[in-house]
Amino acid sequence: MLDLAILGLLMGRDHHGYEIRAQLRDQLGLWSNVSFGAIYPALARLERNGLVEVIDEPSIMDSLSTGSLSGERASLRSRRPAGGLGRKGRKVYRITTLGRERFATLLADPAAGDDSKSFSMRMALAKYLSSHARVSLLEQRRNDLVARLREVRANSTNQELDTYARSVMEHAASGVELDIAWIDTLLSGERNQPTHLAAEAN
Amino acid sequence: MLDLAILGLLMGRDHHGYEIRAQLRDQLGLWSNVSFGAIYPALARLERNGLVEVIDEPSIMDSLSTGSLSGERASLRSRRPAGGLGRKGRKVYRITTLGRERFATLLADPAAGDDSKSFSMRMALAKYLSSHARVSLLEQRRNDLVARLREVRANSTNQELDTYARSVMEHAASGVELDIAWIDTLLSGERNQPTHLAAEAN
DNA sequence: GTCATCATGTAAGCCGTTACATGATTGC
DNA sequence: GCAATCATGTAACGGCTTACATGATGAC
Repeated sequence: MLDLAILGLLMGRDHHGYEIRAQLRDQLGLWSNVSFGAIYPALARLERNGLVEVIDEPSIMDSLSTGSLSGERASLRSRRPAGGLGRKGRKVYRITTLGRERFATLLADPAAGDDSKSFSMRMALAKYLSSHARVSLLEQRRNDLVARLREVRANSTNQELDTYARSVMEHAASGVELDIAWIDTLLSGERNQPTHLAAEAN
Repeated sequence: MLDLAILGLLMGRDHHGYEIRAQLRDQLGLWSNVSFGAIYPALARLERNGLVEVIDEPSIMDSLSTGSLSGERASLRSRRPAGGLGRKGRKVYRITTLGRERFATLLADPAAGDDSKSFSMRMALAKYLSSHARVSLLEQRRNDLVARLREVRANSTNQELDTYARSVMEHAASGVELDIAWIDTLLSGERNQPTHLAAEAN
């Protein structure tokens, strides 16, 4: 799930690791702050698998004389085996062609979790889906929510719940209803749009 | 968090492990189904620490002659070192005095996660809190939500988000608003109640 | 020149899931 | 008698957080 999120961000533009955390929060709705202890290993793994690559950021070091490496400069230089670290020691990542393919399959994967976090993230990346795939995703989510609503409703009326527990259940139901209403506006939006690339529409 | 949930259920009445999973879903709002691979080890640990104990469920085995253990009966008997397993092989757990104390501290612990799942669970167990502690919990939660709402609002208006990502953010904001409104009804309910034990009110 | 922030990374551990293994009870 | 479900447990693994370690940059 982190992989998908990171690849999704890199679909938009290049990022370095430190930046990704904030973007995961601000661009996709990922709460709360994914830790760096998850992000950096993920980036390393994605790079090993050829899904992303480190690019040469315009570096202040590159403008310095390439020959003279002596004294305190050497320690910094030694951490750049193939011209990796640019300004401020950043490692800027770019998604590869292979990465784009992987992103597409991950995003469209029907075997993905039906939880709200997973869905929100996918929806935040929905511009990369075909109109058809978007509608599928929305309808699938709607079905899940309707089923869930039935369960919660059934439970909240029947049981020997005290006032507080019942209130929690009823509020949960309200939340699901709000979600469904949202999905419905998105769905009607999909149907009304001319889909400027009139490919798989209708 | 699982410990708190399990102890909370056992505050209501005795349960066996298999039953706990369903109750976690139906009594507290815990989605989705906690796995047995988490529940049984948790119960074992709670028992080791003296927070819960296995009680003798009225057993069909107990009514059989205690002396003659031969043939295929022995294998079943061998799994009941101190009269643990009752009807259907169930192990019924009861919370101990120590467990109740631990439950109280866990439930009131201010250093608990401010995530929605943790709060929902605590709220579903709120009948075990003093009126004062309940109000504290609610006000704390309200503050968190208001702060969060500001962040989400700020983010959803300013950024270079596409239609879908923005919609996700706006819906997130709606969800938080719904939560706040819910908290407010609960808070006003707390203030209007005579608190039949007029102890720490006002 | 020093402090906050930016920036990258590793290691340990927590808390849960999935998969497996086993057997009893109930309904048909 | 057979299947579905009830019931308990273990082992392996996954993904994330916390804590640690290090150092550069920018602001004042």
